[in-house]
Amino acid sequence: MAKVAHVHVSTVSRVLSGQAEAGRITAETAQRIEAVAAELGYRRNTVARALRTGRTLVIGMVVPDVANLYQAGITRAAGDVLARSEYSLLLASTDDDLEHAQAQVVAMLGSQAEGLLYGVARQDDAVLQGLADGGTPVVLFNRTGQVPGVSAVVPDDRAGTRLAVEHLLDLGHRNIVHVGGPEDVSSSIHRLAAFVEMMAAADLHGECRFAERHTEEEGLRITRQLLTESPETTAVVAANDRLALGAIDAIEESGRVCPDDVSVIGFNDMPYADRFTPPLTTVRISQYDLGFRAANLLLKTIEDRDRPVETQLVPAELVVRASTGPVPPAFS
Amino acid sequence: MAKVAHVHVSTVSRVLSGQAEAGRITAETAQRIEAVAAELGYRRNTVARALRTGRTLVIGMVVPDVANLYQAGITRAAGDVLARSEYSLLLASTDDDLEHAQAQVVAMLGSQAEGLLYGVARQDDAVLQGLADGGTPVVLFNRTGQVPGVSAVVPDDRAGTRLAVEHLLDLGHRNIVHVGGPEDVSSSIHRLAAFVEMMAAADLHGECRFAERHTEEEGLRITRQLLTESPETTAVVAANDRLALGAIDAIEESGRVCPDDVSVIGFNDMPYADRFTPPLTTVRISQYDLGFRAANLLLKTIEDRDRPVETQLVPAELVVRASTGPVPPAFS
DNA sequence: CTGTTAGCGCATTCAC
DNA sequence: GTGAATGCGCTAACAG
Repeated sequence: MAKVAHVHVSTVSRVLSGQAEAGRITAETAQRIEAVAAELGYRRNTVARALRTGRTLVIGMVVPDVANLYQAGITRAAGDVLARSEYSLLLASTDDDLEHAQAQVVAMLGSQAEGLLYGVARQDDAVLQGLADGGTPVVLFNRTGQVPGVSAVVPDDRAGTRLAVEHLLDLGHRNIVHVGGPEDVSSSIHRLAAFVEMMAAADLHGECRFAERHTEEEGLRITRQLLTESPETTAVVAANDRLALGAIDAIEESGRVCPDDVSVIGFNDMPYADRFTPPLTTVRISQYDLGFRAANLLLKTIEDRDRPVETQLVPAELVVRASTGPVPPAFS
Repeated sequence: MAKVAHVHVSTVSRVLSGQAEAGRITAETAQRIEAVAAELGYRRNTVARALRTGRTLVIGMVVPDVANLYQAGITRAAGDVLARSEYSLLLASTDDDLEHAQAQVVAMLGSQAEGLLYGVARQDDAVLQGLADGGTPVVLFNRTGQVPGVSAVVPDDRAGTRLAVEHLLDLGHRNIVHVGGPEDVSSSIHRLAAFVEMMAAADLHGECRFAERHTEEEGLRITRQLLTESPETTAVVAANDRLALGAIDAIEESGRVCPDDVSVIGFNDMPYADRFTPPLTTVRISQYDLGFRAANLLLKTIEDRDRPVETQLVPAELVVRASTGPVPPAFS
């Protein structure tokens, strides 16, 4: 490249990195270099540049499952933000498995990612702990960790759950059960706590059961049990939409009808929740907003390492559709 | 690192790259180095290594939209395959926009990605053409391009469409309309062609209309028009599930019922298609299979640059649910 | 068995 | 206004 244009590599470097003005390169020389570069399809080697400058312009993002609808929206938003700032997105799906997460994080750190978006935090997360000690800027999303010094962008789990329980209470329900998510995930914990508080405040006993994963299968399994053991249940507050979908399956399977016999409310408002049978009443969290904020917060943290740690809450909003209805007459 | 362990950097390099045996490093030395590395949390700098070896272990993947359900499954599969081979995934969402795609591809090439998974091919795709000329291994997925010399993994669009039309013919439908996708996307073209052929073979006139994007809104818009201009239509063959969903919306909006008045069949069998109202009859393409094959094919192409170009067809399968039914009596 | 040397492609400091 | 020299952290060829 440099030879073809009859200049030194450093001159090429100056022109191609936009320092033509500052470096006082002749307009003519600059033009020639750019012409040759275009002709040869020459592109600066990002790897070499990164080695030299110490900046890779790469952000790593760790998600439980890219194929998960709700998370895909977050990934999309983060990708948009990063692309606009010339960052590339190194994405890893861990299947919510600690070992995978560890391996992926190590790889990202080895790749000199400038920051990490970490969406698989557990309560006692060794990977996250190691990350926090390592000095690479990290922003958690969806779930917080127990680790101090790390910023996070998470749904307003408590407020959202309060909206859900209030809605059911207003509909006259008294036998309300919570189908919670994995017990070492912050969102499950907060949603559970808010549920328990709300029920206690209403002087009601709020039964709680826990799924090991956020899947329809788990929702089905748990609700099946629930319906057998506590048949007086008239409403289910699920920790997320997928669990809610499984709950609805169990209800129909038992010969009952949702919402006539049992109401179900989800959390997240995943895409197409309005098209399910029945359309799902749920607590809406803007995925785009969440991903957008997380990526922006990370970028700011990279720019200013001394930025104070913060936890942003993405607002929750009740979306009433058809999976919830008035308590059946027999129970009111 | 090297200093702490009192050895030369090259010795560290040998141990950490697993050449301890071949390089005849004393077990003792190797152990000490590994111990020190563990203690210091030392990790080899992938960037420097890539610069030296010319291998980045990075694969770029370009998708129209990560948040799209159907594609997310493909991304997931590809990610799994790559992770198993120690590759990292550089992901870019282009919103199916040529400029974005160009910018992202340039960035990936600059990052010395060893191969590209390209899922946004258009018929006359300048970006792809440039890519093919560039020497970086590329595998197209979902859509083929007009560019020779590039392998691809795509759905069996023709066979799938044939299954769809046959199904409607069997149900007695005669006034069948095709709601096609963008006209410069290979899958749209093949699905259209198969539709036209099947209808001609049945001695029927097959009307065709085209969406500019694969969205529910477009499906709605087009079907709305269709229902006004060709009210005798009793069945719609949509080029994908999202268009089908929009078609169903238009049908309901017009006061008609799907499938009683108008049947709708989609394509892809996107996640949750079985839970929509009504559950969607569609042509199933395994997303995981498609992503899996594409990633594996790329890996093989990277290993053997002279590998003959090939186009793999992922089989299509008819999934009958409740959005299709017998032709209404008035038309039979 | 391990140290020495060289160089990947770039950006930067200094020289002229 | 541009060239020359240096080094980012690593691996590979060679030396001993």
